Amino acid sequence: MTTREILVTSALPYANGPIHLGHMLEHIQSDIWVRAMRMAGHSVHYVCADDAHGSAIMLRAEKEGITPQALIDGVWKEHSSALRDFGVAYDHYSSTHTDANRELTARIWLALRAAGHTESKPVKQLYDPVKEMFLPDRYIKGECPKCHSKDQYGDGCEVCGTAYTPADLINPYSVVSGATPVLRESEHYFVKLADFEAMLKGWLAQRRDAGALQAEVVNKLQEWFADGLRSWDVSRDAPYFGFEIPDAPGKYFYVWVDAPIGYFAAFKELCDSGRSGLKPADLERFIRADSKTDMVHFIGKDIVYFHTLFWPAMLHGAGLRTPTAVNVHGFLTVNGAKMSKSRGTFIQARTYLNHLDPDWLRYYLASLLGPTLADVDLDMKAFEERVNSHLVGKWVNIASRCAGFVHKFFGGKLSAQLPAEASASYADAAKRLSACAALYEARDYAAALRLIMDVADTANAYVADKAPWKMAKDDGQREHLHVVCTLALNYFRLLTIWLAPVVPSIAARAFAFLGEAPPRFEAANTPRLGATLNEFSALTTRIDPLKIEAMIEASKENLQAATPSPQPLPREGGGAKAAASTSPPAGRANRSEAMGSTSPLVGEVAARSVAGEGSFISIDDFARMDLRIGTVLECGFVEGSDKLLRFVLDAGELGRRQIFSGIRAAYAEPEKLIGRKVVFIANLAPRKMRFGVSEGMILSAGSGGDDLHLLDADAGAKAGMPVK
RNA sequence: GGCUAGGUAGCUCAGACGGUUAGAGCGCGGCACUCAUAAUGCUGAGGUCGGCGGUUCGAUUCCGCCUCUAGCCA
Repeated sequence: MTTREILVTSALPYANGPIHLGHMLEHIQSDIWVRAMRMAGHSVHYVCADDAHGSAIMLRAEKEGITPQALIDGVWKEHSSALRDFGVAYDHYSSTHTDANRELTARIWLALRAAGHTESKPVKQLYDPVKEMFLPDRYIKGECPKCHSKDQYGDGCEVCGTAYTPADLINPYSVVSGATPVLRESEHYFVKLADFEAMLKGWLAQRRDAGALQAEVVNKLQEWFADGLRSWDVSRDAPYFGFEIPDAPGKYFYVWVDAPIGYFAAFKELCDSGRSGLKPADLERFIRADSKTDMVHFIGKDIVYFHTLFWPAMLHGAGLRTPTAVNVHGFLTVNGAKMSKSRGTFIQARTYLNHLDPDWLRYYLASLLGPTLADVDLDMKAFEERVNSHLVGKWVNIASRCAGFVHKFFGGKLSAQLPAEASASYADAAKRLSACAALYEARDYAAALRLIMDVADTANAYVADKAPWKMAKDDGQREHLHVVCTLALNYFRLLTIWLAPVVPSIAARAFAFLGEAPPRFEAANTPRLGATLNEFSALTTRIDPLKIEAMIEASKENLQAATPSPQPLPREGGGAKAAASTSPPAGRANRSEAMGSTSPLVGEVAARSVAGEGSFISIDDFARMDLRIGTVLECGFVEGSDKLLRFVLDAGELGRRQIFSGIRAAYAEPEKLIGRKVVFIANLAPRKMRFGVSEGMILSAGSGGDDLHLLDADAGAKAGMPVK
């Protein structure tokens, strides 16, 4: 086998909402691929990042009274921890709002410009005269010109399905300010896609023939060539949260320009860090036009155009390598329908993790994932049945039913050798499963798992046939019993090796039981003999259906908690396609819902305490609360309020925080509080109040009213210290 | 509206370059076993392969229309 060097990416989640199970489909798919390729012996670098730019981020941060940076930092923490806890092992999880990305974006733009692939021309667009900004289509609402439904978005009517432009709306208004938009002209920058038509056609055909692009994807793209490729508008006018275009003050790169470049930027940071055996010079080795390395993207079917037209065109035009493969998957539905908040099937990654084992979902989704871009359905009943039957009943059961004998009669030791017949049986099973390497590489996980479970059936039938429990009663059968258990446990080990990319945590426990480090696929060719096993304990449990119910309930509660939060903002440029960069379950119905609160406290945790559901939280829930020590710099009454005190805290490395706290009844002399230390929540979503923005909450004990008592800290506690 | 993809057993999916009795897993019924997280083995029932037409000796598989679902339309 030739060892390949591969850079693997997943689409960048938008930093304006939580990671949900729709995202997880993609991250799990790519993570399994990465793990499988590594187990096959390839050198893989696996990166991702938050997509942090655009009008939606800017406006949302403004609404919450914080900087965009503060917003995306908070979301980044949530995203990266949720992915990590699902076992998605990125070598580096970055953000598009980094110096590395700014540099690379400028570099690619300047190269395109120097090669004559850019142009500029005036564009007329609706403008909000109150907010003083140009409005993306989704930020304009009005009456549908066809069916006259009220409050429809500027790009199409959700009632009758008609597509149109914002200028067609009757009585249009700005979602941001409510003002009537006016048409205004501004200079925009473009990439001349037509320059790349021949190159793209050739690239697509070649990638299709190499099996690196699905045929259905290429078919779909033919439409785009039918009318000839138009120039792509890549600039947005200030105010905009993003990177300013070089030599063009007040003009910013459209978020979709720097988003894919973020793949490179994340990899650059990884190279610069010196981790994973990389060094700074490796960046060029991977991205130059004649690179010998591979670059493989995993994306949802909604963002095919960006990755198979714009992205390769930009790269080629800038004299850089194009993607080796773009793997496209479908969307996730739950119980056969779009994810729905009211049905409790809009499930955030964190909500899932609070109730269920991530490997279970990884297994279930993998059992449905093939190389095509078909949608995938998470049917809760099927999920429960399949995990229980396959993982527990078939796979783990093999170890469970033999381990006892080995410990009882053979001191935990496997037989040192196998007779010819048993050896041949093992070799036969190993050979059958060796096909899994190619199936994993082709992303046909469903086929791989069918094969693996087929061998698991063989193993269980073998145990049933030999009936070791009968041999155990006969001292004369000891040696035979030892062989049966050794072969059965080697079947178990064989299955574990091939299942490891899908269920890494359970497999890690299984290897611990087998007394070996997680091996490569090739280790499956040789049975493990003579080794001493560790004590067997349940590697995973059956799914308790009550936990699924609890998860659904918790997801419903998310909705209740989120409802009073500010109007969610759609992402610029048509919401669905961008926001869905990691495939939400559906378009219209979810594009705004998906952007609920990013604050953990406004979300699930608060909801559950209100609902009184369960008296326990996980350590992760607690870890999400950023409790800090603050030193009171200022404290005084708030004019117009008889309950609030206004604090300004020295929060150490976090700077100064203004916090309004409703404890005036208990502290009638606020100036006396100056200088003392308090405990506050630093990552509570900022709240805009009539008197200003409150950036956290100060903790106090008591029942309320005048029975409130600030917490104190010992002398060693310094401002900004985390409280844990 | 245009385009793309899909509609195969209760559930999730394979498959058929048109050809004798359409497959798997799970679930369900029966039997067996008791080592195992009530797990496992054997066995059985269950499908007019979305609808209507056409081509053909013959179509679920090809063609057309319809319908339902999902997505895309820069």
